[in-house]
Order: sequence, then C-alpha cells, then structure tokens
Amino acid sequence: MRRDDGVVPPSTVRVPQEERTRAMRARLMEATVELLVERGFAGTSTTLVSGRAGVSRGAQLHHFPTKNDLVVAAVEHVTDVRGAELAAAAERGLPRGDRRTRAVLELLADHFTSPVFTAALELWVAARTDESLRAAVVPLEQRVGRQTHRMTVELLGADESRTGVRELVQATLDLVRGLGLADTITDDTDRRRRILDRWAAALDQALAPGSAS
Amino acid sequence: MRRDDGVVPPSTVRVPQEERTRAMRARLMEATVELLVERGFAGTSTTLVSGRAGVSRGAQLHHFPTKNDLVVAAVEHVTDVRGAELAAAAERGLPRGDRRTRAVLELLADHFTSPVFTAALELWVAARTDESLRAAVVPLEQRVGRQTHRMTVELLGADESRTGVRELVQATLDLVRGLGLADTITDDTDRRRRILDRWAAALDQALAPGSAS
DNA sequence: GAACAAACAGTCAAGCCTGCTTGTTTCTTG
DNA sequence: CAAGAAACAAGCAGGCTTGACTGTTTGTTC
Repeated sequence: MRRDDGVVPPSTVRVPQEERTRAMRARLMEATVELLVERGFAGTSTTLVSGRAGVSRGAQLHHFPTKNDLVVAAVEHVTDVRGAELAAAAERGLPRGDRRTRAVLELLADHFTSPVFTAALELWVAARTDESLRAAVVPLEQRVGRQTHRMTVELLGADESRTGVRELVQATLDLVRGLGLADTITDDTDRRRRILDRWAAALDQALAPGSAS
Repeated sequence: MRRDDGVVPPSTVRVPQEERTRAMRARLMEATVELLVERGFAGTSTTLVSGRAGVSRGAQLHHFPTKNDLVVAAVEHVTDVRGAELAAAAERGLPRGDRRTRAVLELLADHFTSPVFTAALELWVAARTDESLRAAVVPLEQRVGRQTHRMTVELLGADESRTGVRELVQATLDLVRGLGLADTITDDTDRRRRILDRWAAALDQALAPGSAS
C-alpha cells in the first residue's frame, strides 16, 4: 500500500476533519461534472467518479447515497460557482455605450456554451425521464433561471416596467439556450457570432425608449 | 405457439415479403421513438424495442445490427414524416396579413415541442458523447436544419438578399429550439405564448422593408 | 485517556444490457 | 420441384453497474 499518491493529504498531517470532508465532497462533485461532460449521464458511473476523485467507494456512498444525489449536487455546485464567475466578469468590464448589449450577449453565449451548461443539459435530459431526478431538478432550474434573468435585466439596463420588455429578455435567454444546444454537437462559433450581432441590433432597437410594442 | 396475436399478419395470408419487411422496419422505428420519448436514450433497450414492436429479437438484429443504427434510422424516419406534416399544415391554412408571422412562429413552436423533437433531443445528447453516433447525426441534422430554414424563409416571406435577414431567421429557429428545450421538463406553454407574441412583433419590425440593419 | 460516533475502505451479489450464435421458416431461382 | 439464400426466432454468455454489507480508522466528548 502506498501512503502518499499525491492526491489525498496523508493522514499523518493533522487537518481539521471538517475541512477534509468539504474537500472530498468538492472533488467528488467536480469529477462528476467532468465525467458528465466527457461521457454523458449514462456513461457517468459512480465507480468512475470515485476513481477520478481519488475517493473510496465507501466514502462516496457515505456523502452521496445515490447517483442522483451526487449528480444534482454536482450541477448545483458548479452552477453556483459559474454564476459567481459570471457576475464577477460583468462587474469587471462591460462597455458603456451602444456596444454594451452585444457584450452582454457575448457573456451569456459564453455561459451557455461552457462545460457547466453541457453538464446541466445532461442533467435536464436525464431528468425528463426520471421522476425523482426531475423532482430535484425543476426547483433548481427555476432558481437559477430567475437569477440569470435578473442579472440579464440588470446588465442590459432594461426597464421591465414597460410592456414586452420582460418577454424580450426571456426570449434572449431562450435564444442563447438554443444556440448552446446547437453548439454541443457541432462547433457553431461563427454562425453564433453573426446571429448575436444581428440580435443585438434588433434588441437595441426594441428596447430603445422611443419604440412601442 | 399462437399464430395470430393481432399484431403481425398471420403467415397463412400471402403478402409480398417486401411489404412485410417494410412494415416490420416501420414498427421497429416507431417503437424506438416512443421509447425514446418515454424512457430516454439510455432507457431504450433494444430488447424493449423488439418487444413493443412485436418483432423478434433476431429480426430486429437483422434489420438494425446495432442500437445506434436503429435509433438514427428511427429519428430520421419520424423527422421526414413530421417534416411532411408541417409542410402540409402550412399549405392548408396560414393567415395572410400581419398575423402571419405569429402563426408561423406557432407552427414552429409546435414542431419544436412535439415528440419528434424530444426524440431528436435524446439523440443529440447521446451523440455528443458517442463518436459513431455523432458521425451519423451531424449530417442528418445539417440536412434537416437546412430544410427547416428554407421552409421558414418561405413561410415568412423573408427576403434573404437583405443583410441580416438570414441571421434573424436563424435566430428565430434557435429561439424555438431553446423554448423546446425548456418545455421538456416543465410545461411552458403560457410563457412561450407571451414570448412568441413579442418576438413576432420584433421580427415584423426588423423584417419590414423600411428598416435598416 | 477511554468510550462513543462518524467517516471511510474494500468486497460482493443481484440485475440488466448488448450483441453473438444456433436453429427454423419463407422466398427465389434454376 | 429441389436447392440455396435470405429472413427470422430464441436463447445465452460476457461485461458492467448499482448499492449494500462488513470491518477499520479518525475525531470528539466526558
């Protein structure tokens, strides 16, 4: 038996157990997302996850009794992380003038083509035909959806009190979701760029203070 | 051994073998789509398909040597059928005036929330992580995508020679794809209606002869 | 420092899925 | 009408996955 294989801190070092537990859960969830992206939901066996995370099978089953528990927790975890990253990126630098809308769309499109989206897609599709999974995914999705919507409204500086504005923002999010889906099996970057260019123009026109719905 | 269980024509009746073969393939493909919708890709075992189709396992393997062959053929089959239905529906009745755009969107949205879309979604997601499956799905998807695009342009009466029009049509299709995805785990009918109302307005404004990109 | 609880490691059995193999029926061709 | 080829039926074996079980180590509390 080797003691130190470079992954897990050797037990001779005193580390608070709570901290180790947290790290172990994090490794499990991250390994899960990686495998979700690489192999899809069905291809993500719990054995594979524990192997990649460097966590024993027993420990894994202790933290996440079932595969569904593990996968839902993993997607929720990375979604939160990614949401924070997105907010930070928006905070850092967004142009102020008429190029702002386009920049926001770029940010959203990046988000909806990231590994996080891919993992979430796998989860959605799996949840469609798995009752218990869906029960966990639907509320998660609603929460994340509302959050994303709120952020988009803010970034675009849209006035939701005007009729139709809310729907336009939602349409924008559904559009990037559709674009994200198209990008999963084919590299769609060029086409996406042109579409977003055009949609940014249409959006600016529709959101402009002067236009009526 | 029962002879006539009401599913397969009894062999005492003389039916051209070519016809029986065709019917058997059709039953297999239809059962595949049904199961794809009900249970997802991973849940669609070949045994289940042959059972539901009333076809022996040997016959199934004769027609479709692998699961991938079967699934791709099935989705292609229903896609063609559905495409024809859609064209027929468009042919029958579409308003002429300013409500035409909205009606076209309705048609598209119906298409992208139908069982056919669900089955195709399962196939896409599965193909993402299965090399051989993707090799078959990508060309199929391109063919269908181009066809849908062409039809949409025609139905909308859009002038693709103008810059940006092509991109708006594509955006519309990506939007309904995104809406279709959202509809798979939650009933999204009301929200979709409002979004499409608003999108139709934006589209009419952007496609109007007078507007510049 | 001793006892108790939680976390963890490794093994195992049951169940299922895929596709191959063997044997039978039906159609076609000379 | 006979023989060969194609289509079809059914069973089966190998491989994999899931989650449960048993025993050990680590941390906490009195």
